[in-house]
Amino acid sequence: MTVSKTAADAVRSSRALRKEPVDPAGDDSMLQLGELSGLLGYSLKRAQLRVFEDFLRCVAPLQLTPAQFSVLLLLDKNPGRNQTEIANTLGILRPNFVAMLDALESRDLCARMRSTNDRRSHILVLTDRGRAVLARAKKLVANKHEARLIEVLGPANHAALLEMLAKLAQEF
Amino acid sequence: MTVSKTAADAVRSSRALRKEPVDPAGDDSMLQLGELSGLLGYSLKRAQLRVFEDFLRCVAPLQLTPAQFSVLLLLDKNPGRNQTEIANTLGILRPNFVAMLDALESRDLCARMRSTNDRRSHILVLTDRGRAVLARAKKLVANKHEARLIEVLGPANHAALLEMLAKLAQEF
DNA sequence: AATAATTGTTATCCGCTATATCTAATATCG
DNA sequence: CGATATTAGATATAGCGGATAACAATTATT
Repeated sequence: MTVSKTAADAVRSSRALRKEPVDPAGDDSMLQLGELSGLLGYSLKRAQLRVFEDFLRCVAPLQLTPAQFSVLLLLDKNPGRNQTEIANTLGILRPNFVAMLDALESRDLCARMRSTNDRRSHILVLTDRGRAVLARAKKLVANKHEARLIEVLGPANHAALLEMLAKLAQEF
Repeated sequence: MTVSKTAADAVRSSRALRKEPVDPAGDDSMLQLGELSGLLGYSLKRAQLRVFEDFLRCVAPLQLTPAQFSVLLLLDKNPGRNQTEIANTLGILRPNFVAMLDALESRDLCARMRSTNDRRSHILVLTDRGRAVLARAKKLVANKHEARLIEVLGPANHAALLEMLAKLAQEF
């Protein structure tokens, strides 16, 4: 159950899906997607898989998944919070957040500290190593991952895309 | 292992995630997302979950998941294809496509027919019932699901979003 | 003080994804 | 032609993410 296996496999396994247009002069010509190409959900999922794939590649040296990166980011911006609060804002269910934290804590990226006010809850803190990894991850994400997205889409489109997705994630 | 359970559960379970902004005057105010809101992959995944959720709701009367709908669509637009071809263009691995087809076939929505040319492969065909369900599904998707998306985003934005997502799914 | 609610946790289940392997059937090639 | 390789579908299996129920410890409510 090495931590590295998780992120590394995610990079590797995603390759299987990438040959989807499949048919590099293979079978009998490309199939008709039909109204599938007009289905927003379909393109949304396809794009999301690609983007996550690229994220994993870009941040592979640090062995961080998108979910782990988001946790570190949130811990940094919101010190003094407990597991329930962090998990909730990320849309992670508390039971599933336990193993995630175990993995991060076992790598000495964050730590649980029993709260003095409420001895039920764990205050989550980034370790020094966690802060260092986060800083490196931020640079990789910005300079490799997000930069590539901006390059492909164009800066204006990239911004517009972000805005629309945020609207969908909220007002939908 | 009723088929209905699958799609019905998908609708129900998605509700758990929807209370993510969580904190309707609950704990201690909203947490800071920080650069998370600028991460395209993050918004992409969040939006995708919401859109799939809405898809499931809109098409719930027909008990079709997005993946099942995409299969029916593809079978309709590409008659005479076998399992490998359909699965490949949808990014589904052949082993995993078997159970999917079993479910659709058990509901009499499609059928496998041994090919006469190549007796290894199964030609996939929509049944009459499959065509009828697909027709109803298309209407629900267009008039309820996609219509709501267009309403929220605006027609021009919706089109631009589709275009950008398609570009990401291809050229990325 | 008794009861209810909350936090973290464990166990468990389901669905999607991935790999290896098997068989039947076909293709390739000496 | 016959031996070998390849392909299509299927099975088994493993892993991860997501979901629910239940429990102990603690805190809140009444």
